[in-house]
Amino acid sequence: MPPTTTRNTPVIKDVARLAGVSVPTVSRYLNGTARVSDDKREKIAQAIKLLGYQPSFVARALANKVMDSVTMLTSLSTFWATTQINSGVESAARDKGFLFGVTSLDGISDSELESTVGRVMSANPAGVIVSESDEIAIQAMRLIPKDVPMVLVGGSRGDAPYQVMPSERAGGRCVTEHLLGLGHQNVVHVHRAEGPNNNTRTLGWRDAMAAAGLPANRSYQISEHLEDSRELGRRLAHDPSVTALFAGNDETAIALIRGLRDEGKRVPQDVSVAGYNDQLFSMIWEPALTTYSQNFVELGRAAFDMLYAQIEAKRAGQMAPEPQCRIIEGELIVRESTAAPRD
Amino acid sequence: MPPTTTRNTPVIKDVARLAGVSVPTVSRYLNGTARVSDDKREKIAQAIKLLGYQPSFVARALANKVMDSVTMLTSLSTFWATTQINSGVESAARDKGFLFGVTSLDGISDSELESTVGRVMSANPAGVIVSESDEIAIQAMRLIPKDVPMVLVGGSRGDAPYQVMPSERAGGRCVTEHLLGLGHQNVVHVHRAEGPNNNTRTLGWRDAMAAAGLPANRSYQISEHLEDSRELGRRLAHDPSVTALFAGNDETAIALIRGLRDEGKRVPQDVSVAGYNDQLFSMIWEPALTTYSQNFVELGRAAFDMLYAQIEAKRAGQMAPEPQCRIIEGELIVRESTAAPRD
DNA sequence: CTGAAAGCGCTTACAG
DNA sequence: CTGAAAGCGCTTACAG
Repeated sequence: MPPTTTRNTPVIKDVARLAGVSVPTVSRYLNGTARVSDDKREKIAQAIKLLGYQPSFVARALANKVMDSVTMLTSLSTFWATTQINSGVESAARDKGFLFGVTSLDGISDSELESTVGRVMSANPAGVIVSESDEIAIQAMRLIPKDVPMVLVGGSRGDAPYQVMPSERAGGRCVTEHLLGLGHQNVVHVHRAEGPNNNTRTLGWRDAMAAAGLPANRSYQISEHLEDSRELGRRLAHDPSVTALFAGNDETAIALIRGLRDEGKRVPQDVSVAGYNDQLFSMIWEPALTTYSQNFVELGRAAFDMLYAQIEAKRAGQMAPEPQCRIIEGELIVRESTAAPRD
Repeated sequence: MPPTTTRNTPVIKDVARLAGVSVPTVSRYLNGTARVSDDKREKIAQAIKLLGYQPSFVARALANKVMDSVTMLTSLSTFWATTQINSGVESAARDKGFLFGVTSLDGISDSELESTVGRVMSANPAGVIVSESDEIAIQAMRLIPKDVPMVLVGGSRGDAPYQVMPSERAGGRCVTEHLLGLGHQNVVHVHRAEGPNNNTRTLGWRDAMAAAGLPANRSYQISEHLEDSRELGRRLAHDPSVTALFAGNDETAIALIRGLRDEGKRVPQDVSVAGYNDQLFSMIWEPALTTYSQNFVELGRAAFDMLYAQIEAKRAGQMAPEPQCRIIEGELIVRESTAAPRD
């Protein structure tokens, strides 16, 4: 007969034995699922401490059909905003004792999408947060069973019952109005691909132009390769009607500035350039970048909070919270890269 | 009697029934754990497809004592390098069908560390990758049971049996030697806090100085707040002996440049400044930044690969792979921010 | 090659 | 308030 091998990690049975109670009683103690007499509580508490017991996530997940975890479905996973959002979700999840997972949708083909989402779901996450940055995220969202708590980050208002959105459109409008308010007769917009939703920075630009009675007829979509933006900046430098540029993000903004300067233009004297995101380097750039600051970490935390409310309600057997769409406001940061037109 | 409620997600029993075989047979088919006759294979395959069956991660994890997942233990979770590494690990993990989790150590006190790591372990990850950027990561590593596959990213050579390291020290030396090779008599080093290891950029700077017979006596540690670096740049501007600066990262580099210029210095004519990391904006900065490029995404992938080898060996009941330390090389990118001194 | 049985570590009715 | 029993969805010896 094999010697009883020393089990390294204690399990619930060990604490039950040590405390002199049954396993279900320990479980009840742990989950507050029923009253446990004070003396047993005491013993159990001691046993747990003594053993350094921690309940198994996976055994719980199997019994409960749900794991104490959130998983983030995302694309554009190396982009700045994405990483900040993830970080916010992770820290909020950790605070609640939830595990945090992420599976990115980058480079996934349509045919792989279903099995990818299926795999995520087969780990029984208590909830999932999908971060919308392109069409595939929206498709992924549709594959999530209706009964699992979910919140959508981004998207169009109404794309999902629970949403937290950055104020992209309002922000885009705000930046554009700042430029217009400075006296510019037109604002050219340069942006990377945007999500398929009605809350984009680009739409905000259109809003502002429309409100000013101006045609929103000059926008350029560029790639994420900064050289492309720089090249575009060079071209725009030769168009005297271009006096104000609103770039969809700070990186694009600085590349445009560089291109403008390659051709002898000065910023902001000859042309004003505003960015978006307020990345770390933006305040250091020369000239310091006028931009729109979004706290994406906070946005991630808000998304988790909204998810957690659903999870709790579901566990308590209560009705799901009211559908809601929370907007996280950002703020315009006016620095040196924008100014009134010269003449 | 309750009507048989329609089960939404199929389980292995459903597959077995539909295929007309026993549950263990399906399991063997799935895991290749034993021969299964061709006709049954066929039937099982069909049943799986028909049902859209995916094995439960958690049930497997409970039975196997191990989940098909990796979790990343990290600090400085919003820093650029960290996010890139995570992204690399995630994509490699996904390719192998592994779930990816991250729990950050930011803001965790020493007393919370044990329970935090304990919680991670109680989800039975197949392996964990710890990314060393400060002392707490090293402590966390020590709390991981010896029998769970682990790889350390960073650290000193020898800190763990399995390591993948960026060539930080060699890189730091390389950058410094570039500056020295240009003819500078001294290279001042400015860096943020670095991990407690012998592979830092700062040590590389010392190496180069020593090799050149120069005292490595001018270095400054600054915070992550770029204003601090800018302020330092202003101060250094007034010291004529400062002709070359090696900043520990690109963000610090551009802030230093900004500060230098605030006081009328030109880069690189008056002082050369090199950075480290080759972030997106570095090639766009004016002057384009000389820097050292590390592919952190690739480094993350390499870390997962090394982990996966351990996991596979363990599952196959084989001996663990030889301890190893893989260095991921980076490369010096010479651009415009460095030049020969004027004298 | 293949089933019946037992077990992974929990939780939840079911009876006291 | 508290045990004994059954079950969550798998896997792994154990016998054929």
